[in-house]
Amino acid sequence: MTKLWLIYKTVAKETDKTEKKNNMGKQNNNVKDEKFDTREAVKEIADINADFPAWYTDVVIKTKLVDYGPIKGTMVIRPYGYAIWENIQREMNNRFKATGHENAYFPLLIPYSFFLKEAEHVEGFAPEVAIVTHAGGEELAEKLVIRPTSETIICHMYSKWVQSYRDLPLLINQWANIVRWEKTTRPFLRTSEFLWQEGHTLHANAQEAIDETILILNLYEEFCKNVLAMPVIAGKKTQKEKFAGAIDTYSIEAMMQDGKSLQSGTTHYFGTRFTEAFDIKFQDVDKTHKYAYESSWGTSTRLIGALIMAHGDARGLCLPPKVAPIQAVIIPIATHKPGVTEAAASIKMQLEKAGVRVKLDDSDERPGWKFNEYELKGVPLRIELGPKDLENGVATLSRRDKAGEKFVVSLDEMGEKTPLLLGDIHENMYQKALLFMQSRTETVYDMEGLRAAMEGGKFALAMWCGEVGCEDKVKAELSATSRNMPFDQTPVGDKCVCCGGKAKRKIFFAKAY
RNA sequence: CGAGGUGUAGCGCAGUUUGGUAGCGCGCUUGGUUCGGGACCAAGAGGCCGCAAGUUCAAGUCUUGUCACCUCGACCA
Repeated sequence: MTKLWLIYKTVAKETDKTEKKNNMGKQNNNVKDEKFDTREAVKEIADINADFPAWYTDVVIKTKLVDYGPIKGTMVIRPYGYAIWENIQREMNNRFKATGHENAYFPLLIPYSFFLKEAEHVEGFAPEVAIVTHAGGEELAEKLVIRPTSETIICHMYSKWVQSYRDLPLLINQWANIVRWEKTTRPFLRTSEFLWQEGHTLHANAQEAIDETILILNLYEEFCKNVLAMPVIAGKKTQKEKFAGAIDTYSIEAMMQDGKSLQSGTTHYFGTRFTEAFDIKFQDVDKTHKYAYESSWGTSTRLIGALIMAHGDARGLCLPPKVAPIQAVIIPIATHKPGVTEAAASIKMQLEKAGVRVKLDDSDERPGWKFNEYELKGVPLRIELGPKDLENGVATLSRRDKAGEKFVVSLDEMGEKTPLLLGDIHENMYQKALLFMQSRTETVYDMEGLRAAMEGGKFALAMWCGEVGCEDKVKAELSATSRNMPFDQTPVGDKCVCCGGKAKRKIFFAKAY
């Protein structure tokens, strides 16, 4: 049996001691958690409308992150949560394949020497890589990095695969797990291990690679809108915020209900930085050898976190129908009365025929308990069926996105109406989220305006001079960061929001997860 | 890594000040009555009180050490 020892390398950070002293008195506001009751927690969280709802653990993970010290904040996803991920995978794969991409798989362990080849990349990831030093009972001659991302190992393989311009473009995606030894973790948003997809493509020239970067960014944006019912802001990252090793990084940013921004997907243009480091050359039509141009892009299980925080409410999860593991749940009432069980089974068959993911819950629990249970789980549509309904030839329905409202649909129309309802629920959820984001986005012109926006939990659209010093200042004073620069660069002013100097770019600032 | 906090039943916690039979709520099991918004009655099961050493007639409680977790910073998809 192979034994692995993970060595956690930290980069010592110099700390300003006077600052520490100043902070010492400020820690008294830690209020101890009261008794944990799901209902209470949900209510409380809805009231303060801040931060990550507590019920996500109950519904999606059910346990805390693994309760074992040496592995920091890794994830356990229960079947219900994983089913959401599978739906995300399916929808995303459809889109990748429609745009000519293929799936492949590369190794988990990366030789340390590969990892060292691109300087900026190493510098960016060194603090958070886990390294295998022993295997097979012996110390390894060369250490192995557990992938924090796969650029290096994939480029190593690509260098063997690419010889001619006819081999390009090379459009490959990988579904995999990743380890990044984060200092602070948070379920789904930042875990030391997470699942993701990473696409790595090679192109014959810069423009094609840049086009790919933008193509996928647009794909992500469309995916968030049409699958997750979540509006996002797409744009280019500043040099300060870009990916380690990239020339340009783009992101989609989603607004959570506390007004914080969540980077939900990124795409990168690398130029020839990695292809030069890994010697990926091809012979072009003009007979000369050239380095290929590269892009990479990824989204992760963070998307599940985004869903939870963008759509959740006081009753719990609220899942968009496209990714909901159960799209409709049938709850029979008074099953001992004649006809109820049969009618429920018949509706189930109708819905399955119509392509709806449906569950019939005929367990012993009381109806009231089930109502709450499936609302907590975010099931978009609930179908109640009891003796009173049967008398009238209808079922009583309740939409998760308009919880509380009930309406009836005649039994023989269930098959055709349910898919329409699910579509409408998606649309309503998207509009709600869009309105929320628009209402919490503000254009600001100076630091005071920016400060007010940040303190009010808003996105701030501003002009910026392009200097990293101003980004640093905003971060230091307001603990907010630049999110991205939208493609629509129509100016909203001519002065930098921070220094008042000549503005060059339009940019979003927000507090971020 | 800096500051603060917490480890007691599956989950959430009380008990520690002042040492003296291991408790509560939820959940779980069995039986019954219920069933249109988280039911009720009755009976039950479940504990190396994080770990180790020490003080004591006696330690969940005091002392020392140790392991781990949480929150907030700094860092990051």
